Amino acid sequence: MADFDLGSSFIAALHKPSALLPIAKHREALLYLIETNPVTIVVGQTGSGKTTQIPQFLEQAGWCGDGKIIAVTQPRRVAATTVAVRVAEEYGCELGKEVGYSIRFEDVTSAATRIKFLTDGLLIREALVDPLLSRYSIIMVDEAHERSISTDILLGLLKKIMKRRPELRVIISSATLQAEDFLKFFSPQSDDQPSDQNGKGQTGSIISLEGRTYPIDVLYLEIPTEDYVEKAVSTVFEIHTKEGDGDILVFLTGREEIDNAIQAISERIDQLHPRAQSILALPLYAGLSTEQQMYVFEEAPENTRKVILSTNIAEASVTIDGIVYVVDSGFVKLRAFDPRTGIESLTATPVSKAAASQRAGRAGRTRPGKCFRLYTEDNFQALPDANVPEIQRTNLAPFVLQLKALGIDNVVRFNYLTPPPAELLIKATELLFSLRALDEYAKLTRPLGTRMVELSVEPMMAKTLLTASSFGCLSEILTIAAMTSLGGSVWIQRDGEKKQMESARRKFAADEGDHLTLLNVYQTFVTKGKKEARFCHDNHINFKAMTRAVSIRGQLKRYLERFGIAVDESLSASSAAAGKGESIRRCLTTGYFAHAAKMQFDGTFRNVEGGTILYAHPSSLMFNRKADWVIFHEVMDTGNKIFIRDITKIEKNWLLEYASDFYQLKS
DNA sequence: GAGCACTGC
Repeated sequence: MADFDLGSSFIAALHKPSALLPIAKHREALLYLIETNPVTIVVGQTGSGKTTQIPQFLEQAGWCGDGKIIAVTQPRRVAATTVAVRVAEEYGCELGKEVGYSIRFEDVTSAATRIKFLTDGLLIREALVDPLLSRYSIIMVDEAHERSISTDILLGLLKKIMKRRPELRVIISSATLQAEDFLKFFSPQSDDQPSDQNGKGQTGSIISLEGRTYPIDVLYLEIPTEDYVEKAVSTVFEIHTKEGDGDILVFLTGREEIDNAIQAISERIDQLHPRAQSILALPLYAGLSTEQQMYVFEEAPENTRKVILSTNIAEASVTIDGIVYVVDSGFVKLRAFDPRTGIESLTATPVSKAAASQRAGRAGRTRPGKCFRLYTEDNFQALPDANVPEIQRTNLAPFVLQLKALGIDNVVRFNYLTPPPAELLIKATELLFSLRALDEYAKLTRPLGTRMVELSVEPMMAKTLLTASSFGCLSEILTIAAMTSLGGSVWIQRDGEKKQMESARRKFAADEGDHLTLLNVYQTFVTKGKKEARFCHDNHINFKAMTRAVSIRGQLKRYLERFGIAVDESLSASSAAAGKGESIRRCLTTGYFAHAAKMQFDGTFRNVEGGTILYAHPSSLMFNRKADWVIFHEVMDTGNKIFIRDITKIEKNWLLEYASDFYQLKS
């Protein structure tokens, strides 16, 4: 270890970020720009105060006359709530009065609300009811540079709405220099129809606000590393022995790498000088329970340096104070969807320049910091400027449905900031057609298609829900829909308790497969478990996830009742055992026929075309049970194998019974 | 017998 010299293996970057300027200085300029331009793009670093200050400036300047509201959208729920809390404090009002927020399951606003923080996904849903978003005088889209699919769709909608509402003001806030792209998107020239608006052809302006961050030294490797996990560990020790005080944040790609790194660190701690400062290595990833995540926020014990090994969650979603050193592997796991096979992949990919600087910025929040990039400066220069926008690599079926409901019949010609590949749109349209959500003219069907839009679950489950009452199992499918939408976070594995978790899980197992098992878990939770945390802890179940399932189920039930579909809960307590299994499995087939597979003698599965080898995910009951035909909720390629999750046995002839034309097309 | 980054309605 001693032969590793920090000074010789890392070299300094040429450019250093400049210092600070408070936003108040720009107040008049901002208000003028917003007054005179339909679109204003605000480029601001973290700590510039754009999110908290701009809405208050606007409110004071009179933009809430005539009962109009200022909306500020965020890509994440926590951001919407925490920023609202802070602005309400600064404004001097009770949360939910003049300043409020609205996210799924929580509407903390009132008739008095003038500044409203909400997720961008929720604002899109508001547009389903109020297509011109007429309640709002100003809509500020925050963190637009993240390019989440909801942000992109919202921007497209806003461009359309602005043509009908010239008085509407749109503010786009972005942390990096994608400002020109946003400006170009909103300028008339980028339209299909030529426009000669005020001769200048300009509808917007860009303003830059500097942030209140500290300088960060960025260091690169001189020669690339073969093994960034090992290099991350050795760099942690180099920092620990050669640099001053301050906690270390290491960016890796996933749970496995993080566990390995922590193992390696704990093995090497013994080699430290007995009187030297010690190291406390902590993992951080979304799959941990809330309690496990809280450790990273606690102060390290005396004479101990905290080292947090994290996934991308620490890049934007979670902020930890006291980080002085960042170690960046340069990789991130990115989800992508292959429209040809319909299979999602989740593989480690090099980060973008924007993401790398976001990671580096995590070092300079409380004092000057250092960022060690585990790649060369040439590697960095070769990185793409920004990540591929989500809209270009995701299953678009839910969004095509939403666009149709918003009156955008031709989804190919919609105003996209960056258009998705045609194959993604075609695949989404085909699926929606096979589910009968779209007719042969690709128009939304009534009532099935329009109802599927309203249900906040993915299209295949929405279809399943809407056929459930004809199978007499609506109550059960409601539960299954809520449980599957948790995305595999039902079980919690605590350190060294793998066996215990497995046996806890077996207690709920149903022969028919994972969907009925999930149903058992939920029904035991609400009856025997009395919806209590104690029950969850004893059974290795994620309490937070179960609470969420209860909320989701309630919301779905309310939607169905609004459609006039009654939910009979009277028999639900005994349903799984009472011979409803077959109805439930048949019903699932009406939505998931496109996700069918046949088990082979060796226990692997083949998709219907027969070309793709699928493996039951180890979290599935079907991992070690016999079956013939099955349907599954999800399929994912992790680079090694293609896994299917949430699997249930069905009969082959049900596929023909409920999706004959789909399977005739296939063969 | 072996594993899923993150977010949202």
